[in-house]
Amino acid sequence: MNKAPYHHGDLRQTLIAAALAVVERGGAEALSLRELAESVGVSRAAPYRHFADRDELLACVAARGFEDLNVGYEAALASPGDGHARMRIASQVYIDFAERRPGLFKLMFESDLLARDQPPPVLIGPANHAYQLLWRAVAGADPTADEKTVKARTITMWSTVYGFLALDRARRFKPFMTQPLTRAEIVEAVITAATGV
Amino acid sequence: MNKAPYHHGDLRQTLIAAALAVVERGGAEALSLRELAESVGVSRAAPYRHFADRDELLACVAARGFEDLNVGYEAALASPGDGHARMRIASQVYIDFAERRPGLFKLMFESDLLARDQPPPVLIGPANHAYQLLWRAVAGADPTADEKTVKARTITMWSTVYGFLALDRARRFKPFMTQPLTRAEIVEAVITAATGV
DNA sequence: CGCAAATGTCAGCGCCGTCAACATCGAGTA
DNA sequence: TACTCGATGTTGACGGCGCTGACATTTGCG
Repeated sequence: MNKAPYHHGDLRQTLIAAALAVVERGGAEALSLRELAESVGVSRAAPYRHFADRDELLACVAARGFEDLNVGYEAALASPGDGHARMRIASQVYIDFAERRPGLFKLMFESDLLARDQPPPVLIGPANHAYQLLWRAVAGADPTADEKTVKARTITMWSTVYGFLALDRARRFKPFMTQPLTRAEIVEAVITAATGV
Repeated sequence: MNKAPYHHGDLRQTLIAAALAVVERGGAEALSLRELAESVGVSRAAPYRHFADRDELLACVAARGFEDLNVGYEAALASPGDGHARMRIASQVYIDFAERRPGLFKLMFESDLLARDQPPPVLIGPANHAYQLLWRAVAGADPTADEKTVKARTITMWSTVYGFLALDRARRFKPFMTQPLTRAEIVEAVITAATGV
């Protein structure tokens, strides 16, 4: 009988997966390391053999989030249609991600993980890749635009879609989400405004 | 000699003011009730005679923030120029507020205080007033627009400006904020995109 | 004056992240 | 095969947190 072996086997990956499940729904502040350790059947200090501290674990979770998002972006960029259509699809990928995994989305775009002088190393690659894919989607919609214009458009487009998602999640549009405007119409208006007609 | 009287005098207002100072810079998570109590010279439990819990104090701080923002909005709406110019000024008021008091801004627009089924009573009035003023600014820029259009425009405009501020504060635009694009140009591009040319 | 309500203090609960010291196990080598 | 050592997990403890209940002081009202 091999009940409760002393060593876990692959505690690091197990912790990331379990933390991801918690963060996806409840965000970073819903994650308790003690609770997490207990939930995977290990003592409270065990996680510290694999992560320097709570932030390092959260950085790994966020990195997974960026990787998943990038898969969606790649698909959007490879989809049929013209550049403008692909940019709309990329926006929809971002929106779907935010709505399906709100807590993870918040960790990725609201936390200060990437705001530091030295962001967590695991996070830099996936995050930069996401930026590049978004950039490519915007540039592909108008091949005649120069660098300056593409940068400005990327920022305004991202701002509009992200701002809508963040304010909507915080229920700040409650007073506006009434007849005669349906939610689907709002999302459509936001995508149209973001991608420029 | 009246050194250290047993009763503070106006602890409630003192606590709100001290909490506001902390939150303005560091956001809600930088606020420790124990630390706050000590900083104003009372015991750890004293704040609980004036606020049911931490959230109620934060709600009062956020309410102050909305009141201050509304003062700026009123000034923007009373400024000379046409409706479109006033909407641009209102956007600038919002941007200035976010840049001067980032932690307070975060508490007001990112926390879940207003997302609850029953938001804190002190917060409802000031927050709704802010919505109304923003609505008026957008409606004033195009008196011919119907309700549906005004709602959609308010949402997209607010989303664009807020999204830029939030992503910028989280340093998500780091890869884009390079030559040949200056920061002032970016802000101008965002305001232009938000207010519709 | 006397008493109750308002407002403060103190001790303590359970939670948290984190660390140091110790225990156990598995892999490589003499 | 036996030994050792590094990797990995456990236990106990520390300080900090929000919050509560019991108690102390002050103020204001009848």
